[in-house]
Amino acid sequence: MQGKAADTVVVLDFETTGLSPEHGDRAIEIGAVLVERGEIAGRFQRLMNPGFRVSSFIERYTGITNDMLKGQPRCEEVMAEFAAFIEGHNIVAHNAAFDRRFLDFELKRTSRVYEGDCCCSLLVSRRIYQDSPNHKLQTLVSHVGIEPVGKYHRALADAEMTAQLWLSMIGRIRQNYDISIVSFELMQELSKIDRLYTHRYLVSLSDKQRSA
DNA sequence: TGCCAGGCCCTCTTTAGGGCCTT
Repeated sequence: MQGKAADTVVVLDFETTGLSPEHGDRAIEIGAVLVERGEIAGRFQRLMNPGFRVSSFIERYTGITNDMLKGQPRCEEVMAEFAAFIEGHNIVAHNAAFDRRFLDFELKRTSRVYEGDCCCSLLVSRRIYQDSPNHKLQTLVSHVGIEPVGKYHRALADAEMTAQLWLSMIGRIRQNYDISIVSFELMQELSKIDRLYTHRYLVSLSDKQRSA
């Protein structure tokens, strides 16, 4: 596999006012970690004011209250700063389709476009940790034995734990299949293949690398 | 105030339905 190694990425997580930017929901917090060569090399965390009150459900779910959002910068201001943080990096998120929709929506409001590639840790985890009771971030953190960081449903904490999950999946592939360099493209491919084909796919890749 | 989405994945499937995930 050619391309960038999968252990150099930006792992991100949005907290939002709801599930759908197409229905008026906005981002209220972005958290992200820059992972370089398997280690956390940078962090980004900002609250942002969506321009309206968030629901009591979201206040309870995230712990981010309307009082906390008072006086915070608008989304456009934060996203301009965040665009610089992710520039030149591939991104990873847990259930990435959700975060990608908000990323694209919020960047578009600042006339920006993210041009890198994206991979979903949830989809990869369904293949690598097939024995996990479910594939919620919190369950996987416990299943894999990752040390929890901060509070769940806060953006930076979730991004840090997703990053640890991502690295643990890379480590498992390296160790179990003797694949020396796990590329971002390999992780993307894994997220798309038939779940039941995972083992055969990785054995075949390992054999190919050995004979090359 | 209350409501909203979308893609994956499984199965009692494929001319479909519903749970899983994210907030």
